[in-house]
Amino acid sequence: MYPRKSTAVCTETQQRLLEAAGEVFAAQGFQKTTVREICRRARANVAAVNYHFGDKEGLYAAVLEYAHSHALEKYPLLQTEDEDLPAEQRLGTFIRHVIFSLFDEGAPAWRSKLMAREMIEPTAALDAVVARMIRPTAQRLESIVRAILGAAASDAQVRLCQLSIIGQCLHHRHAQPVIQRLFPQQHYGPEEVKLLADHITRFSCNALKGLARGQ
Amino acid sequence: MYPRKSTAVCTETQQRLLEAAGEVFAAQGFQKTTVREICRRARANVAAVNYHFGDKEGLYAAVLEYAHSHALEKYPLLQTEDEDLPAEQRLGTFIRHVIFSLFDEGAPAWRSKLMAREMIEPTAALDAVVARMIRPTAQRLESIVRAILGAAASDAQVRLCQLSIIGQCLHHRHAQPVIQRLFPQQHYGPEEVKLLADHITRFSCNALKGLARGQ
DNA sequence: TTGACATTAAAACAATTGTTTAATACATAT
DNA sequence: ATATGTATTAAACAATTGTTTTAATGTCAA
Repeated sequence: MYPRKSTAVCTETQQRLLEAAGEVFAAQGFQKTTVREICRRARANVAAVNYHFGDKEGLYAAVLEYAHSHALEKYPLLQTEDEDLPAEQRLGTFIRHVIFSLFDEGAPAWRSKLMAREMIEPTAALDAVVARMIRPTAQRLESIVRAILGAAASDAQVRLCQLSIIGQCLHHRHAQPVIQRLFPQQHYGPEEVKLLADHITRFSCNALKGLARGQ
Repeated sequence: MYPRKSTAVCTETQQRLLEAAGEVFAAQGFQKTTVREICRRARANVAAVNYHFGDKEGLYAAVLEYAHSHALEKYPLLQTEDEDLPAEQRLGTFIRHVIFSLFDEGAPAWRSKLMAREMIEPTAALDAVVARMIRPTAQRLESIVRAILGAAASDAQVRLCQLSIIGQCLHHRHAQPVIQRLFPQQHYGPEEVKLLADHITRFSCNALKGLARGQ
């Protein structure tokens, strides 16, 4: 079997492999990426993946684990659970969080991109991703939506509204090849991303408040 | 070179290959599907793809062409361009059209699924798909959105609203593996699909009317 | 220094996949 | 009936990819 260091401690090469793999997996998906490209980027030997992580799937799982342990350190979701703030404001914070991490081009930009990809091109690791990363986020959104819709709202309606909101956010990342061809004016720089988050917030707030009025 | 029958006329095997390829491509994507599986399903020899369509990409292009030529025959979009009908009603028709074809489990169910996949896992054929299938649909939606938002709406706002609406629809197909794990209650039978279309219509109508009021 | 152990490196292996070849069957026209 | 061109088949080819093997290198304690 491959080496099982106690935990959390990683050799230099493992670290480089994780970072390189994260980028490539996020950009191309599990199937398309070759371990040879990962190793080339990490300046490691082709056998490094199998030695340190067993096989390609093991590396992928480790990358998700690595992403999870470092998640939320840049965009903490804390403010969204402050029940004292108005729900509309919490919704704006939530949407900004999602949009910003989806379009952050900073160093570990691949994290949320990898999760977004796992959603539409699932692997064996999807169950763990849903349980540990997606479901907690969804529950945050659920409580916000329920607060705006009011106590009269059915579970089904809350669910559909959640999906409407998150669907708007993810569409801008998933459909980017099409959006760029369809709307060349549409850019996703820091300024536009802020406007995008504002739009989705206003769009959804109006929708939720309309539904709350029973329309 | 491979045979270039005049046009439109197809041999029996070509037809079977197109149907089989459409299903598999739509279900698994271009990269994951093997020509061997297509040929097995079509009860054809492994060499059939290369003989009739040149190579795997040629088959894929032919499948898209085939899908395009048979598109809209089941769910015509005609009513959406009747400028006499109220814009809200046209929006409802449009959304129902998109949702129904995305979740139609009938015989040629793979058509819109294939297009949905091409949007998030683009191939060399994406330019043609956008130009011939996606852009016309987007323009329908644009005129509807503009009618509801009013003449004062900016192009950018119209664009963002279009993306919000279509994003809601596509999310339910693209993210289905996650949705099923997150919300096991959520089903997509004929009845639920109708409710889903109604929800997205109401959600979006409320949003657009709110934005039209300047909120 | 020596020995034990973890890591790296080069090469080869085995399986898959898209593609091609060469032979065969079949139809149609001369 | 013969010839011609199309379609199908089985087999093999060539390239890629994940993985394994075997040897070499480095590190650190005894």
